[in-house]
Formats: sequence, structure tokens, C-alpha cells
Amino acid sequence: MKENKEILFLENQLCFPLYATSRLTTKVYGPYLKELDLTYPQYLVLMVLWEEDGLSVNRISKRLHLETNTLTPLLKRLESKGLISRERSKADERSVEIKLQKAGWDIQVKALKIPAKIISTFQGADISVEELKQFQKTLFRLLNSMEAQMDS
Amino acid sequence: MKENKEILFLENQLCFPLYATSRLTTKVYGPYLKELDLTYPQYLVLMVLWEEDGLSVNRISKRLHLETNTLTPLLKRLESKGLISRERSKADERSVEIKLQKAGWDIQVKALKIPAKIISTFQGADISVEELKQFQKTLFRLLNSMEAQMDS
DNA sequence: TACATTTGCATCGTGCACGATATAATCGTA
DNA sequence: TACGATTATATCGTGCACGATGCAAATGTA
Repeated sequence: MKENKEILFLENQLCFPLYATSRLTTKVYGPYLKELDLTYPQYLVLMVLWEEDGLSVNRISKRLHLETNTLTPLLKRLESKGLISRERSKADERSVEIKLQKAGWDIQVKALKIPAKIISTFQGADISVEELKQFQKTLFRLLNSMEAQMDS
Repeated sequence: MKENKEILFLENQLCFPLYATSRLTTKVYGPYLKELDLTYPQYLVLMVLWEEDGLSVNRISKRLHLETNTLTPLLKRLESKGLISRERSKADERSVEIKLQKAGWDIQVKALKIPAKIISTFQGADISVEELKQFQKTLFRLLNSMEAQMDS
């Protein structure tokens, strides 16, 4: 019973800080992304494409855990900015292939400079690389666990 | 230089999973909160009020790190559901005091049963209480560090 | 007491985020 | 080869989330 309360306490102190920390990190990215006229989700989509170009909407959706109804308008905005192209696959007319345009590749150079600037935000926290590694490990475990839960 | 790359790598693997995990946890709450006709942010506001009733919009804003322009419409929805009341402070006409109504207190009994259900989601991850505690500790450190950064 | 500044809340516009639903293309199978 | 089920994307409606801005009450100061 005492064990239970302990877990309950942890749970209460876990979901909210996750939510708050996530929003704050996006906020920290804000000014740097604004210079590139990008939002954080748009930046994530580009990161995925820089890693592997020509993905379908569905593949991007799986990678970022975002629904297609979130991605469709976001991708249209990236298209209107001239960063990507959206084209129906010839092999499967249902599928839409997303391809980086020249402007989309060009922006990568500037975008790659952002992480170094973000790091300074974490430096004040006095957190060692080792601690962050363990944190990341647990974070991915939670993420994987929940993914599995959602799929079932 | 090698050290730098390591940190860069960590950074890339930190912000995105935070963002994804946060959204997934909210999703896990979804069905339970739907039974109470609440959203996750609305649930958070009620949690704050259950801890301390009669707070101003500003105090709730500080507590949840949400801007007042996010809270105002959210609080109006809670008001229209009859869960809270919004009233201008007599001491300071600028301030709006948020007070729980009977229905707002009544819902607490049901809401307190949710955490136990959420825990089952984490159980599959094979994560010890000790690991979660350390995770929480780092999470709060990151959160505090960024708060301090934002204020300055 | 005047009045510039600050504070607390609200309005507006944009962009996620997602559940519910629609639609067309493809697949599986009788 | 029909045709029901599945798949990929898109549309619609609601609710955050926040930057920019507005406004009235309160505060500080000459």
C-alpha cells in the first residue's frame, strides 16, 4: 500500500513535468527557428527528410508519431514555402511522396547550427553527459512502452 | 571535438523524444478524461485548484507555465461546464479569482482514480521505481534550468 | 495630485494535434 | 473477375499554445 502511494506520487510528478518541459524546449527553439521561418514540428519533418528524402506522408507520420491529418496541412505550408514538393506516387496513387526542393536542402546548413546554441540552455542545469544519457535511455523506454501500448 | 559531437547527438535525441513522449502520455489520459468530459490541460488546472482553491489566473499561469491567453478560454470552458467560477477580485479589479464549484469538487473523487490506471501503461516498460525517480530528478533539473533561462 | 510605467487579463491570428469521418485506390478472397 | 475489407490521404470541428497587441486598474514618482 505504501508502495502504491509512492508510484502514485511519481506518476503525478512525471506526466506534468514532461508536458511542461516539452513545451519549454520548443519555446527555446523558437527564436532560432523563426530566423528560418520554421515552426518546431516543421523543423522535425525536415530533419526526417534530411535523413531520408522522398518519404510518403505515412512514413513521416510513423516516424514522428503524428497523425496524417496533422501532417497534411503542415506539409502544404512547407510546400508553399518552396521547401518540399508533394506528388502522388505513380506506383500507388493513394500515396503522396514528399521530396526536398533545393531551398529545403539549403536550409539544412543553417539548421545544423541550431543544436549547438540549444545546448547552452542545458549547461546551466549542471547536468553531466552521463546523467543525460541515462535520462535519454529511460525516456526512450517510456516512449517505446507507450508506442507498443497504443498499437495493441 | 569528439565531446561536442556527443553532446550534439544527445541533444538531437532528447528534444524530439520529449515532445513525442509528452504527446503520447496525454493520449493515454484521453479515454479516462473523456469519461469526465475533460481535456488534459483542463485536468491540470483542476489539479492545481484542488491543491489550492481561489487562485488568480496569473497564479495558475505561473504554476502550469501556460500563458494567460491560453488559460482564459480554457477557464471559460470549465466555467460553462459549471466546474469553476470566475470573479473579479474586489481587492484588485485587474485580477480574476478562480474558485471550484461543487461539481468541480465532486469530479475530484473520480479523477483521483485515474493515476492508478495510467500506471499500468508504464508497467510494461520494465522500469524500476528507482529508475523513474532518477528520471524525474533529471527532468525537474532540466525544467528548472529552462525556467530560469526564460525568466532572464 | 498628475502621469508614465507596470500589471493582469483578454482579444486576435496562426499553427499544431487529434478524433471522427470521407474518399479513392489497392488488396484479398470467394 | 466481382466485391468487401484495408490502406493512404484528406476534410472538418474542437481545443490547445503562443506571439503580438489592447485595455483598464494599480503603482511609482516627480
